[in-house]
Formats: sequence, structure tokens, C-alpha cells
Amino acid sequence: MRISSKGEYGLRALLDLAQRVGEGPIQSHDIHLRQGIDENYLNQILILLRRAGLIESIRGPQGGHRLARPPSQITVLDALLALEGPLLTFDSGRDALTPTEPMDRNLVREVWDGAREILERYLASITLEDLCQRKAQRSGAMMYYI
Amino acid sequence: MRISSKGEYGLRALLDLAQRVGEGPIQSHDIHLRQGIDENYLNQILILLRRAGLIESIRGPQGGHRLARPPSQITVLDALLALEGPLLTFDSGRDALTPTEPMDRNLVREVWDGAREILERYLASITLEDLCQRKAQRSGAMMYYI
DNA sequence: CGCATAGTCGAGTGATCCAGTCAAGTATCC
DNA sequence: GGATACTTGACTGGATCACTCGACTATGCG
Repeated sequence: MRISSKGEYGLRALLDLAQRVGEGPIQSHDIHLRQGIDENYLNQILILLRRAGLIESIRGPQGGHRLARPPSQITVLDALLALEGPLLTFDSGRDALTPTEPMDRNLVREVWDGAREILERYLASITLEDLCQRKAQRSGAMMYYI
Repeated sequence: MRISSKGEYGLRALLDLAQRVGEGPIQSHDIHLRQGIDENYLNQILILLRRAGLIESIRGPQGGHRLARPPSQITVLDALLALEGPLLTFDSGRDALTPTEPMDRNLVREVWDGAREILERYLASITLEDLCQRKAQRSGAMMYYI
């Protein structure tokens, strides 16, 4: 069970935008240069984020992308749902129709459901703002205060 | 991000064994009949469980499988690790070597690590015994007490 | 208006993984 | 020794991943 690189790349792209709120639209090329994410692949990911309403894209020269909401109102869960679809799904193979022992199957499902709920609660508790603060705090030793 | 059917089937097989502790070895064919899991596929899954030390297999006629430990000492996490390998891994695509912005990557990783820890703690808190009890309780209305 | 810039979209690809199938092998008990 | 039962490995079609590529479209500037 793994988190795809789409999830990592997408979240990093959002973090990149969150750290530059107010600087006007950020071009995907710049994100590519800073984050080292393949540019074409990044573009696909940005489309997913736009369709989910997390970012806005401005076309044409001097265009780019920016967060659709302030960083405090975008959670990691928002990003992962947009990029990877629902968490912890169980397609349960081809025998999904056999009616044998539905009891045991339901038990297993309840465990999965509980796991998903716990995971979603955790991911929904982390916003882009939190992550930016965490980053700023970590390089705090090098920061200058006025 | 999904849990494969291997995880569901394997856990159901373990539950099947847990409900028949003390009845001697249970044959994979019987599990197949009760749970409706493809017999050949089930055999592969049982091998995984045996290699992980969760069950023991007895060969020959009247052979079969049984739990290697009491149901109270086998957790859902044990089963999932045996069947699906480590939870919530992030292989992060082919660019894993580019040294750009390791900070953001680490931030994302920490979120993932936190998620995994939370998930593992939850799954490790549920034993086969818990699930059997839950099942017995649910059909409690139909039970006879001596 | 025309052109370069920049973002959008969809098709395609090799690699890997799933879920299952199949065939052959091996151990055990009667 | 033979039937039973579990083991093992190879294989397959389909799906998904992580891109790659090429064409399309919208925008702003001269």
C-alpha cells in the first residue's frame, strides 16, 4: 500500500505556491526548476489541482498558478483526495458478488473504514499554513528579525 | 491509494481460522468454501501468512492450517504487513536523486510518516480475538447460554 | 493582426503490480 | 504405494504508474 508520487509532487507544488502567496501567478516552469519535478508531469498534476478547485490558473504570458484559497484553508487531505482519489479503498477482487460469509467481510470492512476515518482526520488537521510555519521555524536560526 | 484484495482475503482467512481454534488443522479447501475465495489464490495467501509466522501448515491428508499464536496475539497490523508489505510507502518517482528543495520533500515525508504511525497504531490495537468477539456479540441475540 | 509565450489536453509507452490460473512437484497418512 | 493435501513457480490479461510527446488553445505585446 503506497502513496503515489503524484501525491508527493502535488503537495510539494502546493507548498511551493503557499510560500509565494501574494507574489502574483507562479509559472509551472518555476515550480519545476525549484522542485525538480518533471515539467510535463507537473502540468498534469496542476490540472488535477485546478479541477479540484485548490488552485487557479492564469493563461498567457506572465500567467501562472496561485492558490484559490489562503494556505490556512487548504489541508493535506484536500490535496490527497484531489490527486489520488479516495483513501484506503478496497475493491475486493472479482468475487465481490459471491454471497458467502458476508459477516466476515463486513468485519474486515469496518476495520478498513475505521482506519480511513482516523487517517482522514489526521490529514485534515494539517494545513499548508502549518507546513510553511514548520519550515520557517526550522530555518529560524538563520532568520533575521527587524 | 487502496488496500488490495490480498489484504482482505488474508484477514478473512485468519478470522476463519481464529473462529475454529482447537478444532485441529483447517484445510484451505474449507476456507475456500466458507469464504468464497478462489482456492488457488487463497493458497498463495496462506503461504504468505505462513512465511510471516502467523499460521502453521500441516501437510498430508487431514492436514491443514492453524494459527501459530492465540488470536489475542495476532493483530490486523501483523496480517497487513505480511500480506501487503509496509504501509503507506512513498517511492517518489524517478527523480528521487535530484537534490532540489530537499526541505519541502522532507516536510511531505514527515506528514506521511505521521500518517503511517497513526495508522499502524490503530491497526495494531485490533486483534483477531477482538474481531471474533465483535462477531459473536453481533449474533448474540441468537445465542444460547447454558 | 500576427506571433511568441504559456497553459491545456489527450494519446501513447514501458515498467510494474494485481488477481487469478495452471501445471507440476512434494510431503504425509493409511 | 496411492490418494490426499499442501507447495511452488511460471504465466497471463488487465490495470495502474510515471512519465513522454505532440498538438491545441488562449493571451498579451508590438
